[in-house]
Amino acid sequence: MMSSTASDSTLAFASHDHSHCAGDVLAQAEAISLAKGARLTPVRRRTLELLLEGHRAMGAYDVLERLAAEGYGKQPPVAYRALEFLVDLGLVHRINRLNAFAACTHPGQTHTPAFLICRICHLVAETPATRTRAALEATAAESGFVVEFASFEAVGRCPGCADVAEVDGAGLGGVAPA
Amino acid sequence: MMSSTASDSTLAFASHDHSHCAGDVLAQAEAISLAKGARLTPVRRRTLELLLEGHRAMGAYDVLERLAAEGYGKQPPVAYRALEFLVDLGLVHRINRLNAFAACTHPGQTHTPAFLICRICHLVAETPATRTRAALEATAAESGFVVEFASFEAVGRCPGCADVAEVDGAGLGGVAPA
DNA sequence: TGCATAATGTTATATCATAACAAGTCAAGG
DNA sequence: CCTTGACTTGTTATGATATAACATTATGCA
Repeated sequence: MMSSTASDSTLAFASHDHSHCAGDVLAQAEAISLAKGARLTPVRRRTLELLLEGHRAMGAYDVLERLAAEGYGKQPPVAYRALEFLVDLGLVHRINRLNAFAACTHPGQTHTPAFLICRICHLVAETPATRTRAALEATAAESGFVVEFASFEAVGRCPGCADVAEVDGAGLGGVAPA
Repeated sequence: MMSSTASDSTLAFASHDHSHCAGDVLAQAEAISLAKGARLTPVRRRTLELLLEGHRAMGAYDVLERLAAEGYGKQPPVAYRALEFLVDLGLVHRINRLNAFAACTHPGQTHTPAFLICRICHLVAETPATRTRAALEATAAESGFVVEFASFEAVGRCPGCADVAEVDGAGLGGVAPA
């Protein structure tokens, strides 16, 4: 193989051996499911695979469409349930800003992720937000607030799209046009 | 008057002279609108007032219901348009996690806000996230990502609900029961 | 085998959001 | 004064996202 991952922090943007990347996660997913006594059934596994395909966030209905085309159920709960299962196991994250879901790129590790969403190419990278969370907790503590869950979502330009200078900025609400 | 604001950071949780707090913001809203050549019309102003009522996030349809009861239009665009106007002017923030909106508690100041959402009483406080954003930008920069917009949303317990120990945790998806 | 649990699939409906158009308001210039 | 153009408000209709409730099938274990 060649380049595996850019660094152990953020990887989605750098060119990398994606089959390896996805394979790793799937193997870990199996292990995590087993450990928690949960079953990574075909729909669930396939849903995770779909999300791993391109480091992009997918809406539940996009996932559903793919699943339906492959012979699984055709109704929303099919997708929502598989996604909920994966989110509960920490294998998938929900990106509120996009009403969409993205596969966790380093499951198992206890982490507080931040999401970097490229508004040009719609790639979504997950990066550790340990310091970010610490900063937020410190600020929150000043007013006596105890943080139990935090979400960090940034929209901007990824390395590959950095020079694209001024593109509309529309489509921010969307998920993935191509 | 007596206690105005707890500190200039996070205030919503501390008991404070709310009429003063809301009045201040409304006055600033007028000024900001004027400065930008925008018109703070009755619906828009009323929408802002509604959001200022209780340091809580309101869904668009909650706002709509109130507006409709007061003689304004009864259809969704009425609320969504007023909210969009206020968001564009920086007078209101959208809380993605809740699909809801909250009045900005310190408009005019250039700020990167973080939202502290109490899962018990549903109070929402806005606090400066300068350090949090700096931390996120630093992490993002490591992978060459340029942050253009960032959102920080934390769910947890506010000072008043800190001891409520273990309450369901459900209702996180909801907005404001009372 | 038979039972209990969990997973899958369905129908129906709730919730959140916007497109497209019609009618009213308002200020600036003729 | 009164026209005109931009803006605001209101409507109808529809799109997009998400879940409740229930029937059926699969799975694992006594």
